[in-house]
Amino acid sequence: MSANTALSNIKKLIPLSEADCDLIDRTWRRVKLNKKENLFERGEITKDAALVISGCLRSFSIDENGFEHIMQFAPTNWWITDMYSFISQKPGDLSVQAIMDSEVVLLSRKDQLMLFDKIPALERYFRILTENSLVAYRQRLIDNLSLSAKQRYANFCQTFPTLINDVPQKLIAAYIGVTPEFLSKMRSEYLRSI
Amino acid sequence: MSANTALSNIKKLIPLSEADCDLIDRTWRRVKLNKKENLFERGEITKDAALVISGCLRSFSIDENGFEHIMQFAPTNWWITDMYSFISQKPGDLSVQAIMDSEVVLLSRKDQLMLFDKIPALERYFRILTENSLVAYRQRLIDNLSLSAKQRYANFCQTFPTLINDVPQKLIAAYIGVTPEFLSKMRSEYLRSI
DNA sequence: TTGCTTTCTTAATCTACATTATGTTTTTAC
DNA sequence: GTAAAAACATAATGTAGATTAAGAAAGCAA
Repeated sequence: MSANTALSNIKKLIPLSEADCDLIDRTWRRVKLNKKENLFERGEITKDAALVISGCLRSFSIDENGFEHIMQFAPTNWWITDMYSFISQKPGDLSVQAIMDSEVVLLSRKDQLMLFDKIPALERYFRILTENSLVAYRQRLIDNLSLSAKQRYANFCQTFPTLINDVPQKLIAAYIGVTPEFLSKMRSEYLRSI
Repeated sequence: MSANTALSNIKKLIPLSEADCDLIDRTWRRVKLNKKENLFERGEITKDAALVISGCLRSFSIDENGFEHIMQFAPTNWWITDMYSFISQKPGDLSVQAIMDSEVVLLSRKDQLMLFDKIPALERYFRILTENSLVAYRQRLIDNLSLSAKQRYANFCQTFPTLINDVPQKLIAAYIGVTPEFLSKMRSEYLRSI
């Protein structure tokens, strides 16, 4: 997949002129990442938001006991960043890492705000993305408050069917909020039940 | 507090002309709510977003076991709605209720989108609000994944110092994600420890 | 291929929090 | 002011999921 299909993905939500597309394409930068390579590091300022062209990234925090908690998986066509650090331009608390060889385009906050002034439709695009993302986080919070681990795992399988066999189980555990041991137990109970 | 101080609150983030203010003020509607009165009902389409002029509202879901989970408290100057239903204009899964006598202004999604076209700065205002709100939900998710109930309660007390004595404990329990019984136990252990 | 590291599994034990139950205090309604 | 309802407290018991530990399987580098 090329960065141009990234542009056409944006055009699904908002109209863009040739000139708009050129400007955007000159503004963002293409970057290749190896598996396990970190794109952003917690403690630093997250200057960019990344749009995944191919592969898959994850963002995660590390708590005071050293446990990782995954905030987001970003397969192709998803945006990922440390939103707190990105919008405030203060040091963040998330790291972003490629979970397989990947390619992304990067847009800095500075350039993003510049583009908002030059292409108002793009501000609309990100307003809509942010609205959707807010709803997704809200739903995950509801799920964590009201569903059992088993139900959350079933949800995950429905939401990311392609990831189940492609990412290590311990990452899935860190996403749904259980230990890898407990996820393993749930899975073997499920397999035994069929 | 009047609806005009609501406008000046918006002006803290973006510039608005006299004409802009007039248009906004003619567009939103002022509504009074009694304690425990529902503003939006889950299952229905949430047509409006509400800006709290005085009092305090809450949004909450009800899970399959009948337990309430509070998504948000909205004291004066906060916006509240069922974001999912509001942006999609499909039936939502949150109810919004006044937890004391309150006054709000209501802006429908239709009017909001109309205003976005007439006042581009307002689209920026909501883009920024939504970004901040996204970060707040993300932080709450991290907290729920990585902190103990005791730590989440301490967080709550820091974030909403004014609410602690004003809202029933069972609502605080429904926000931090524990049973009212367990919150009561934590509090008595804390009081005994000082 | 070999060794080394990481991931996964299984199982015993432990704990934070839920559930259930009962009584008390506070708030609300008339 | 009083009765009913709602909120809060306390305590015994139960459980989902964590922790610990140890071995098996899979990935990976040389």
